[in-house]
Amino acid sequence: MSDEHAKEPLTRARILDAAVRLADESGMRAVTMRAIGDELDREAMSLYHHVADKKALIAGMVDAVVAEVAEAGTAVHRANWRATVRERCLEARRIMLSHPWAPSVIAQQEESPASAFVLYNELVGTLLAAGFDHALAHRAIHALGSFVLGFSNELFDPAPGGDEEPDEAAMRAMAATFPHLLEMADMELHAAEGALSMCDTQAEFEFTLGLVLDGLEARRLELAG
Amino acid sequence: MSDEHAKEPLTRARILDAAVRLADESGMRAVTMRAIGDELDREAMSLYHHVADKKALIAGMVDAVVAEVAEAGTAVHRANWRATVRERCLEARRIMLSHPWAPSVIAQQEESPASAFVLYNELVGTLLAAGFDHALAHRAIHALGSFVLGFSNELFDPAPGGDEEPDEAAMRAMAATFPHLLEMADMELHAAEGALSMCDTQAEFEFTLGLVLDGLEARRLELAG
DNA sequence: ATGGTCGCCTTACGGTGTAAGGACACATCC
DNA sequence: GGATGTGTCCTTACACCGTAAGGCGACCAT
Repeated sequence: MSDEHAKEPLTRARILDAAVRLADESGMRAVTMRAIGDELDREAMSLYHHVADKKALIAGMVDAVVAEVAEAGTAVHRANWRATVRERCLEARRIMLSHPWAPSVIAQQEESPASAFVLYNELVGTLLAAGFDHALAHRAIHALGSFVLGFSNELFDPAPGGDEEPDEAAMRAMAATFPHLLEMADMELHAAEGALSMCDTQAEFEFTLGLVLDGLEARRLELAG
Repeated sequence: MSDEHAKEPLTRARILDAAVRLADESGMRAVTMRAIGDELDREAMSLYHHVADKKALIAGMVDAVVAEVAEAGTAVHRANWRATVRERCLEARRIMLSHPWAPSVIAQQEESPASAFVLYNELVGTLLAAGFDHALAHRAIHALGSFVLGFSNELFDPAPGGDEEPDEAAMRAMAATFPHLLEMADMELHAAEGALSMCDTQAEFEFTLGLVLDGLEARRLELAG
């Protein structure tokens, strides 16, 4: 019995990993000290030797996700700044979607995660190399960052549950109160036969991304004169 | 003693109001059933007669904020769609800033708050009247919405605490690791004598807003041919 | 009077973060 | 060897959280 290989020792990294996995699978509500302990076959209190408290643990989870975004992009070098940045934003979004809990948790952080510096440093480098000046690069990362974060948070996705018999009466009431919205829903549903929902969010994301990139390119050209 | 005017009766509206005030003043962590009860001079359990549970309460808080945004804009009618929409976005941002807890809580909602329909219906109306088609209007509200929400969540605001002696050694290390970032910080700090911080977020917000509006205008003109 | 409904309260339970301190293995020095 | 840390993990305990279950008085209709 004493010979059974000793349990792998606890580590900050292993703890954060377990926490992220828990959050991915069961949502942030499932991320409790005791649950993480169970996951690693330890008691909850043992975690406190590697993590200051739950706030620090969550900050660590955030940093892990941002680091993922940063690392995923180190190899991306496209023909021009636009393609490079576009690729990195799409990558960032993919990662955010694989950690659905992340955007709202990131929004609650009061300090920038350290990995954000890595990420933004690279991004600014790309932009400067393409002829952006510092002010424009600064604005670009704000625009892109806020938008990548904001887009996971859709405020408007009617009936995300699915198509449960629209309920004729309620529908008519809605049509009276929100005529433009219903019109739009009609049009879009008709147009998008193949899409998953009226809001095919990936398409929406890429549209807005294009919007922002176009705008930045125009400002860059103004600089170039 | 029996004559003391009876306590004002509890109401869903009064409860939501107290909850929002608590969140504004002390953050979302302070919003507990018992704290809301105290605020209204009742016991925690009394709230459950007007609110299903805490999830519903939070949904109510979100709806209240979105309704605030919707109502704040009903009177806005500027010369053109661009000015109108711009005004409404700025208003929305002002309101988000006055409820700092809101964006991250909104991001956690799984159902659209009812007031979002009111808000978006109006917005779509404005856009359609200006010559947008339904598809473009749809994309516009996604772009604007996600961006207004995302922008309150800044991932990148170095040293939000303030200017505590940058610490020469740490600074030098940073400069080695994040050269572009430090360069940028230098430039921006120098340029922005009057601003509150390197990231004068209001300016950043308006810049990005302009970017998005420009992009939408260009697409609209393509439609008009 | 009687029974019902409404608004509020009391009590109680399981789950949460974490403070305080104990148990035990191992390294280091005498 | 023994003594003495030192670092890792566990036990116990507590205050606070959301909320299930049920009680109690005020009102209102019959």
